[in-house]
Amino acid sequence: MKKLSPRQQSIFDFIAQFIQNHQYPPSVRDIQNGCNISSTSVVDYNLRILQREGYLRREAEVSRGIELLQETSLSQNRNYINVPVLGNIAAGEPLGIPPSETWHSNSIDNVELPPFLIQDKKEVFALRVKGESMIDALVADGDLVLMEPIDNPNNGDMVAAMLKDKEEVTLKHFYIQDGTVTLQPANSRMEAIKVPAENISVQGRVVGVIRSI
Amino acid sequence: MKKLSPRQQSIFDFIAQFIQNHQYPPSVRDIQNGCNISSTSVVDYNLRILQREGYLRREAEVSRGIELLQETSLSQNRNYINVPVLGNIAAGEPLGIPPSETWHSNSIDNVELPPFLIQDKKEVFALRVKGESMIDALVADGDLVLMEPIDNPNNGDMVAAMLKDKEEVTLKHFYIQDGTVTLQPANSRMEAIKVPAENISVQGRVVGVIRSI
DNA sequence: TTTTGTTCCGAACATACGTACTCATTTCCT
DNA sequence: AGGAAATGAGTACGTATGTTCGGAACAAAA
Repeated sequence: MKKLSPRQQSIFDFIAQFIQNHQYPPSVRDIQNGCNISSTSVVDYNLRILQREGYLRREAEVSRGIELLQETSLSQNRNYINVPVLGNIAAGEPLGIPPSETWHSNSIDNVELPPFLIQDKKEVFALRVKGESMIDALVADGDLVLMEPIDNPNNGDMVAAMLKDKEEVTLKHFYIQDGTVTLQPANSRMEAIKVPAENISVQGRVVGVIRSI
Repeated sequence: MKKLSPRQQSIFDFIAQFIQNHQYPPSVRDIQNGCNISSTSVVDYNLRILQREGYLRREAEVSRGIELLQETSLSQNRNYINVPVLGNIAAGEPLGIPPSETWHSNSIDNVELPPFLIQDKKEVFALRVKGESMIDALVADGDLVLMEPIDNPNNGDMVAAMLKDKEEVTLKHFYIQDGTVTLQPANSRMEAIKVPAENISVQGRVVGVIRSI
């Protein structure tokens, strides 16, 4: 199959986009506007080429009678990642994260997420935030926090840290120096907490936040 | 959702069948022939009912602008929604959202998102937050804000509002009473702003926030 | 019965949309 | 360079297709 010109690629991509957004294919004039093409005849011309090259099929005389053939851009991209929602996170409650082997068996809840949120991180899980206690971390009630299990966080990482004495979990930026850990809220107007390293345990590293209103 | 008449059921089934066979929805006359209906107006009449009852959505004046809702949510469940990232949002910069017809022109960026973030909202787009100015809304630098175009926000909605005199865009909870708009930060420790309704223009409603660290 | 509401019919209308045709502009090849 | 081929632009035409409208057929009330 021949290489497509930029314009043809643009048209093909636009059609795939359009079908995803609406449930029906675009008209010639939709494509014209969407791809900033000056004339419908140019669209028709390139559509014929796309058809000849096997990228799509067209039903003659039928409005929007376009059928994409190779669904490379659509169905192939289904490598979405299933992330378990292991429970809630709130101040005053220890996390109690079960071992990763049991994650998908006693499946509480799952969310499927696009890869760009996970990247190459392994064993990402999610927690539902309860209450306003994470507000310093710019995390609201009901948010979904994506976390990656980690034992040795790097300086600057946002972590879920539990203060051992208070049994309190917070989301803060983590800095360690000379055995003293500084927990810095994401909202810099708030004050940081300094505690000895042995007084906190890091439960994981925050890799994302999802808020759905 | 009400029970469908035999004719309506027949029409609905035919549409699903048709989309299965071709990749595009049927025209009114396709349905007329496929269901042995004597007039296009009867098809239109029943399509309106199907739309009112929530079985499908129609785009006015658009050929084959039919979108099935029921089966769609099941079979399309694996299908992720492509949301265009239309630009940046920052205090001091008006949004300048282009018309939806031009969204998917080759230019911009896109993110694929799972359906639960979009729900049934239409024309959702995303903006990349630049700077710390949205911190009151629990939105950090680099966050992706999902927005839905809206003209009349409801009280309590989080909206992107532009203060006309200051040319400043903020994300705040919107409350209107007696022509006075109160913009309430999500972080309740911050102070609210009260302005006359005519001094602000609402650019859209925030439906989600995505933070990827 | 009359009334009222729903469904259906047939035709006509307005336009959304595919296609064709002519002429420019660019790209390619020798 | 020069001519051919490919690509693009602009316009016009025909029809595919959504929409409207007056009225008939039918059933359920009143």
